[in-house]
Amino acid sequence: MKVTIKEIAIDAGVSVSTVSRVISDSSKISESTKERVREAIKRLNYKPNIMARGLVKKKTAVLGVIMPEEAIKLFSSPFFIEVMQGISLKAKEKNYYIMYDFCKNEKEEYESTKKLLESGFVDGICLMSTRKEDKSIEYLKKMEFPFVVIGEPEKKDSTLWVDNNNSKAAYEAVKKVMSKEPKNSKIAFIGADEKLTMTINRMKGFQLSAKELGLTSEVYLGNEFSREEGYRLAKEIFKTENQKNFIILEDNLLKGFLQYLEEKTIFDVNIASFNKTNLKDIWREKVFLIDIKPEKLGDAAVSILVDSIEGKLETASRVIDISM
Amino acid sequence: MKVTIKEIAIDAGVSVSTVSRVISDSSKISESTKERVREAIKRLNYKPNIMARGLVKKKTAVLGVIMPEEAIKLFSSPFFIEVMQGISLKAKEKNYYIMYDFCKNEKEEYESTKKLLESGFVDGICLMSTRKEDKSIEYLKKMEFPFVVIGEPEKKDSTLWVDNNNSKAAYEAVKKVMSKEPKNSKIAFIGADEKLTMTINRMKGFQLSAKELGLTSEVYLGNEFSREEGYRLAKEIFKTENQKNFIILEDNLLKGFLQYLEEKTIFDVNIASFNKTNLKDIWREKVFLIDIKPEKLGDAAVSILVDSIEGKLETASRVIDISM
DNA sequence: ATGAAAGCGCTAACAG
DNA sequence: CTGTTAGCGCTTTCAT
Repeated sequence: MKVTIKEIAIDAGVSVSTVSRVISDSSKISESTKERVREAIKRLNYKPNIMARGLVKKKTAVLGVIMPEEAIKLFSSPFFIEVMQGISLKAKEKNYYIMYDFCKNEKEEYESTKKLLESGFVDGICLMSTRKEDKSIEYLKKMEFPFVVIGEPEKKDSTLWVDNNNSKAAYEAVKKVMSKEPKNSKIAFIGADEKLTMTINRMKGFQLSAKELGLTSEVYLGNEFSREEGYRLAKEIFKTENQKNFIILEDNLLKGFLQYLEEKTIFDVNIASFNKTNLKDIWREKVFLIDIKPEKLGDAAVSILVDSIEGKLETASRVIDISM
Repeated sequence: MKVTIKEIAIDAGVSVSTVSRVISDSSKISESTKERVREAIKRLNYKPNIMARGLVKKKTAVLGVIMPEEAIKLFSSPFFIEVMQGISLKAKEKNYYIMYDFCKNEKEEYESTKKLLESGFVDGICLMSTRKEDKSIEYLKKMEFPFVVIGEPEKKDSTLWVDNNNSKAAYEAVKKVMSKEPKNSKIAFIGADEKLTMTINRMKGFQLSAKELGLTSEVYLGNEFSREEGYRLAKEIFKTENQKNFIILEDNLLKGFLQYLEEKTIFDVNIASFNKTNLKDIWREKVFLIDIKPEKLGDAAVSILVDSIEGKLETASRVIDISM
């Protein structure tokens, strides 16, 4: 049988309320009894029962994480694993537990969110992605339940969110690419999914920067973030154009793109691409990789969420600077 | 304020215990009152408080999952995401919640396991990987706490585990490779990390099969599961040998291996490789991919664990058949 | 500075 | 079939 607060009380010769106070390190307990109680706790290896505590405090120290399967397909899964690592690590630091739930579609997401909230199991919820007219967000708002979303949401009013500063990163990526012996004054943006906020924001930064530098810019958008699309786009571009400078939105596109270049032995290019990934030696010099630091997103999300739960929210939503 | 069982009782004009019985669908409640109570539950949108229930039943309907960071690096992360999806899905089906915890090293794993168990938060624990002299396993055994481990453990006594039938899969992979117009009677195994049970088992199956077919077999083991090692091994092999038939342990090794072959335009090979991955068109014919179905591992792990928790364990440990 | 007692929301005997 | 009662293990007034 597990040891309870009562047994600690008996062992230390005090009341249960005293033990409880020692646990929360109340200032109105003498050091001597604190000492005694702590010793008993240690010796008997007492761990408070979280369920019991949760019941009375109406706090569980648990965060719920909603994972949309589609998003996992869309982004690369290393991205999500790293976000999750960030979440897990920060939660541990803040003494919170994490519950997660994979959802197959928007409906399931909404239901999981509701269920998690209504069961009283979690103190706050983190949505791993956001969509247009997100029902889960609307629900959480309506219930005034603490939540945070990863990725810039459609409506930003009273919604906590974290994201990379995609626009700035793309802006600087252009400068970076053009700073190293520019081959010519043309630059192209290789991406996919123009509905995605990430795509839109990176495109914005790209265009602004290109304009400032007086470059001729072009945008090529594929249908999805896949190697195949990267390959196809490269093929399309090099059929007619003579591009040299590229911003590539994501690593799958990049890989397909490079594959084409290799096959055609086109090495006279400058590329900046998002997400860290393994490059062959021949590309190390030509491709500048921008690490978007997924684990920082997870870290920041938990920070904000916990602050929100504990009512000490000076932090507004946070934009993670992608350092170069 | 959240609606409680008491309010349902009042609304339906019955006692709280009756409501409780209706919730658990007790056979000793008349259909008429069941009807009435269910109506009230629905109308007032009542959801049982899991904490309260957990406190009295000493069951939480929560499973803990320990994720070792090292393992994530070792295996490819899509593997883990898919295992997690399998876990999540099955847990949902069985009405369990999932808590997870990333651990940086063995010590942290052990501590997380202990903490999870002692806090009374979880009914069972799933270890996402196993090591030699695993302290967490020893602890869980000692505490007689329900747990399951993914991957074949060192000591199998009284330990529930799930794994692929790696040996059989490799056995059949060899037959498969040699069945399609074998180029010659030599076959090589490309792997890494001979300490890993997975490597050992696949190697066993490989060698048995090669022996049965009277093939000359060779084993090449790299230092890690990386593209670079795959490339290096290919280089090493084709410097001196004239191999045609290969079993490759994992997709990173495969990718590096193929890259070398492409560069040297060596296409006269037959390969079977583990894990599904995207292949270029040129390889579709030559490389046979064996899907190890990670989500099935997660699924089976939860099934076994829940059975074990609920005392209805006819299931022993389970080996997932890798279909070809 | 400490203890007694009430109660969080629920389930499970025990009674009838 | 249904109600009454006694906790589960903890925190938190309210006394002292």
